[in-house]
Parts: sequence; structure tokens; C-alpha cells
Amino acid sequence: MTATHELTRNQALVFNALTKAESPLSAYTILDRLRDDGFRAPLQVYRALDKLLDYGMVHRLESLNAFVACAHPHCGEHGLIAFAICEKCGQVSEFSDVVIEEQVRDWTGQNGFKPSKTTVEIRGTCASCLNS
Amino acid sequence: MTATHELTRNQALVFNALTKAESPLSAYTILDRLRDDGFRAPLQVYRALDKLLDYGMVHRLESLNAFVACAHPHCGEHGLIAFAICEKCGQVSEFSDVVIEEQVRDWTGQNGFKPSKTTVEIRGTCASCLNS
DNA sequence: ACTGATATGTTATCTTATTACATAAGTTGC
DNA sequence: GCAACTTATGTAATAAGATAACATATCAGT
Repeated sequence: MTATHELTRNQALVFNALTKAESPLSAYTILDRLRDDGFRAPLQVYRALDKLLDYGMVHRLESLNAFVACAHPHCGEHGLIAFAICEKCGQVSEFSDVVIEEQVRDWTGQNGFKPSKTTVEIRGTCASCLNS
Repeated sequence: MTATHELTRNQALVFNALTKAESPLSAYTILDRLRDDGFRAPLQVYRALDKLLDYGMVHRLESLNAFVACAHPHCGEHGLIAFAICEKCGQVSEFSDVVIEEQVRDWTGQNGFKPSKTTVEIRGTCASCLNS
């Protein structure tokens, strides 16, 4: 089962930019990096991002207004994903946590709340930045 | 033990606006609501919000770029707080969850990550909006 | 070729947040 | 009191993030 989507030119360019990047990129940073490829307007980036988010190939970091390529090799279905964001170096670690997921399901179940998307972001300082 | 802080005029006005509001407010909405009280520039709001966030009396909803007064009567120290945000009516429920908190502590401990702030936001549809 | 859906290009605009600089008000030590 | 310092304010300008509106193009199916 390959969850890979057929990407359009713009989507591929944006996805590529994110994959090559070491850390999250803002939409406008992506735009700047794709000027040479013919990108001229923010909307070109946002439209591509929308689709990539849809496909689950890219995540949005709400507390950063930035985007990262999904860390999973073949994206598609994964459960709740959490991010640890280093405020020093900008590095982001992505991990999925079934316990948190279940805890969220518990609360929403008990409160009759139908969840669509859950954001878990831990801001702080990563191990290597602490040793320096 | 009263964790209440002595608020300046601007801080009190902003806190009041948030307390009276039924749902989260953006900084610019707060600004508009405080025009009659002499507010003229966004910075007046942002500066007050910064302090109130510091004091823990106000929370920022990252996925909404908006702010709410803390639901706890005497704010100050509370553990991890999660938010359930209804995308239909805008209502926000605040709850604290020790299991998620512990799960976060587990991951950060094992990875040598020093957390400063953790965001948990569940977007979806609330019970009353589902019945209508 | 005709139709409908999806993707693109471009301009303008809106919303959110910060920088820079000037002024006022409160606190501490003398 | 007043000098030195810190904190709060006021105001203007601008940066950064996101969307609306409208025109054009590309592609699949019939």
C-alpha cells in the first residue's frame, strides 16, 4: 500500500523545499526559496501547502506559523502526532503518542465533542542545545 | 495564598475584556472593544497580554491566534492545560490533564529535552453544535 | 470538440505582530 | 528633594502571515 500522491509541479516544489530544509519553514520563506523556480506570490505556496496538509505529507506547527515535511517515510495515516520544538536551534522532533491520543479520545468521548484535529506542541530546549 | 497580581490600568482593561467575552478574542478585536477606553494602537494590547500571559491569567490559543482568560478562579500555578475548540460556535473548554502531562514529562525526560511550554489544542465540533 | 473539475497566475487586501522612538510615572538610595 | 533606574505608556511605521477576487490554463471523460 503506497500512500504516495501524484503531486503537481507546485506541490512537488514546495514539498521538496520542506524536505531539504533542516527545520520548519514559514510560507514566505518557502516562497523566497522558490523564486528561481518561478514562484511569485504567497498563494502559490499556500495552495500547495493546503493540499500537502490534506495528504498528510506536511504538518503545520501552530505555535510557529511554520511547516515541516512529515517525518514518516510513507505518509498517510498516523494517529496523534506531537512535536518537540527547540527554541534555541529550531529543530523539531516528531513523535506519535498513543497514550495522549487515548486521553484525548476519553475527554472528547465523555464530553460529546467530535474532534477533527489535535495539536500537541512542546516548546523548550533540546538536548544538544542544553550541552553548549 | 492569593496569586492575584496588581494590574495596571491597561492590563486590567484587557483582562476585563477577555473575562466578559464568551469566546476567544484576537488582539485586534480587543483593541476595537477598548477604543472607548482610550486604546489606539495594537501594542497597547500586546503589551498587556504579554504580562497577563506571564502571570498565567490569560492563555493564548495558538491555532486561533486568539486569547482567553484562564478558567481557573485564582490563577497562577496549574499544570498542563488542554483546550477543546469548537470550530462551529467558537466556544472553548479548558481542562487540565495529568496523564498527558506525565506523558509529556516522560518523553522530554527520555530525550533530554527541557520543556518550557506545552500546547494541547483539540479542534472539532462541540456537543451542542452537533445537536442542531 | 465540449464540459466540468482541478491547477495556476496575479493583484490587492486583510489580519496579526513587532520595531523604533519618545514620554510619563513609580521606586530606590542618597 | 532629586538623581538614577526601572517599568508602563503613547504613537507611527512596518514586517510577517494569510486570504479574496478574478482571469487563465490544463487535463480527464464523454
